[in-house]
Amino acid sequence: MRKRASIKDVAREAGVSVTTTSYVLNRKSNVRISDETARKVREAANKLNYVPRMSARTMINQKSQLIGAIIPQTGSSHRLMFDNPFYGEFLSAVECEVRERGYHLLVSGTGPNQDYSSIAQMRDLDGIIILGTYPCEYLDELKRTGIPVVLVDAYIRDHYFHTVSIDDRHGGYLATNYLIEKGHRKIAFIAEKLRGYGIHEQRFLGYRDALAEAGIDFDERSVYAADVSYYSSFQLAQVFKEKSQGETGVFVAADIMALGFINGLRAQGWSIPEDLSVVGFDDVFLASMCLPEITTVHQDIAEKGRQAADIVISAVENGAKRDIILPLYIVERDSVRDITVREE
Amino acid sequence: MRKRASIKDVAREAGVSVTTTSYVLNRKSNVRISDETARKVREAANKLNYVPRMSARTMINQKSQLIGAIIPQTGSSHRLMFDNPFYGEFLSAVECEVRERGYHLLVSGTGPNQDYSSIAQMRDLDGIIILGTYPCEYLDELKRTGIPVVLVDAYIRDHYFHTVSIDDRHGGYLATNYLIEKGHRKIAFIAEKLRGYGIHEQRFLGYRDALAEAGIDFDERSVYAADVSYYSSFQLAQVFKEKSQGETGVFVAADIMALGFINGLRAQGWSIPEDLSVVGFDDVFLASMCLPEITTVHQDIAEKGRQAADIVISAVENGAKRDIILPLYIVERDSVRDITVREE
DNA sequence: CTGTTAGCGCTTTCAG
DNA sequence: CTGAAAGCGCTAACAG
Repeated sequence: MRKRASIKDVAREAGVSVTTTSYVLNRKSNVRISDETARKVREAANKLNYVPRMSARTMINQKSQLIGAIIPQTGSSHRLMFDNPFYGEFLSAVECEVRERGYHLLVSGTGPNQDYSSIAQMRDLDGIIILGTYPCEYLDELKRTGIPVVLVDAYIRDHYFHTVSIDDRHGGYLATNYLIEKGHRKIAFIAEKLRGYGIHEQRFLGYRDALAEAGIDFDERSVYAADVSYYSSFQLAQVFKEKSQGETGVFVAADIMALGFINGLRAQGWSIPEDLSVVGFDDVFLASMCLPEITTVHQDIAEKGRQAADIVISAVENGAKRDIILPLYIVERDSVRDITVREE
Repeated sequence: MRKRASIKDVAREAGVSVTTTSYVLNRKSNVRISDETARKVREAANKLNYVPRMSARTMINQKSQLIGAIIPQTGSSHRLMFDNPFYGEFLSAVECEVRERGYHLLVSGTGPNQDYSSIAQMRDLDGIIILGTYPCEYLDELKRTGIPVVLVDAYIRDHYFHTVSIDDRHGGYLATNYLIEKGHRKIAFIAEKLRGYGIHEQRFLGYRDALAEAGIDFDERSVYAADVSYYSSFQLAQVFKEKSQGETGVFVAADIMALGFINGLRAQGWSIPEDLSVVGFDDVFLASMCLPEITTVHQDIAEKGRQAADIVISAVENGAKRDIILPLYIVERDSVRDITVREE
């Protein structure tokens, strides 16, 4: 393996100047190069296996063709949260779109304490995609860099940031209302511990909307919390079984939690949906890979990723500002029992 | 947002030269700087929010502090294969290790047709982690770049490449033998279409080893193929049900396939493990998130990722060559029925 | 201990 | 249409 060719080498090989070489290789439209010269240059480049260095280019045009993505990480292990399949599905779509647009993707996990704006500057990121909710100070740092940022699933109002989201509150309403339509009146709610903001809070609000609309009193004791993980929700099942207020249905704010909860309940001897009806949220592929398949609020995760990528890149290339809200709908599967038709 | 500070600005602000500034900021051990000067420099850097540009550094020391990871992509959509949770678990661990060692991670999907060696050169990647099996020409290109490469789960013997693998053949043996120990004599094998190389081929060999050892004749009709996906395996269940040779057990070469197959069978009215015993492979978290939980060959996926990252980085930093084989063992769960104790 | 200076590889005025 | 040369931000000889 010999030393890598530089543009100089190509120029020499082709018998022309560096300028000409650069022009040919970058297909500059404003200058016209004779076909003959162009051919020679291309041949030389080919022969020498010439690959331009992004680092040199980046220094000049301040463009790295790099998009950064921040994925939440688990508290304990500092690993990315790929045990929730949501993130994998999302990232796949982002990577694909980014690549097709001629960019590359830098993937990082990061805690709120770490300073992503340094990374962003150090790498001259062209754009940033952030999944999840982060403290404002953290985002302010990023804002100061001037790099376009897309916030996905964050409830932050700030004109600087582009956003792609869903109407989580409406989704919560949809889920709860579905249970109500199926005859349920005592409905529990399970989510991450509410922090006063974020998607689970919104889904909770939707839950209450549906309850209120149906004239059902909200009962605080029907609200349960667990981590957004399979095991935490699995364990919650035991608590639920003990403290249950006679609920016949439950809206669980994430499929991964719904699955853990359902299996936890079954481990306790319950049957789903016979003993309890469950509606999830996300329509992660897991939701249809289990038995019973989970009735859930569908969101198009891949589309979310594609849009996020499209928005940052558009912002980079022509400063377009965009905020997108993706649609939501219920997917009926087998985890809910219709109790309006109890007897025949 | 004002213009980003360069090292020059910091030097001016601190009232020293750029050299001194550079020395202080890089904590060079071979030169001694007075505490007073060092303090001034650091204060100035801080005040100006100075962040060094990697692109400039990369140009000089030919080190980008960037590790590239290649994840297989689905044939059709060109998306990364994150629907198999194996990849997410793996990548999480890689990202975490890489970050802790002061590097960043560039994630790409790539078809065999695309030329990763250009990307590698263009970005001055310090090291590359490749998951899965790729054609030799493809790898030869990479080899020519001189960049350290770790091959994960690839059966390619070439001293240039570092490797981290498991003994897939032994794993196949373990799985099959487990079924034999539980009294099964007619055992099917399900995997990706065998291509003459790769992990599924090896697992198949292990399957045959176990059969041979137990004096069980191999029956070609007991070998089935599907894509490494939930749905493909789900559909295979129907075929299996029709063509079944009276097998009482089956070794499925990947958990994601095992799960699809099991649920496919159940959709056809079968019970697992009553009607058929199933052993999977990988011990993906899904394997314990379903009912019945799947008895499977456990491999430490996170450790695989961690090792892969550790190996490339060690190779980058001190040229160490390493090949690692991670251990494997059976995790007993609920998808296998012991038929040695048929009656009591 | 600190400063001057020559590039790293590339793009891009500005002249021919 | 093509070439010479400046300079992006940084590091590392080499002097002082």
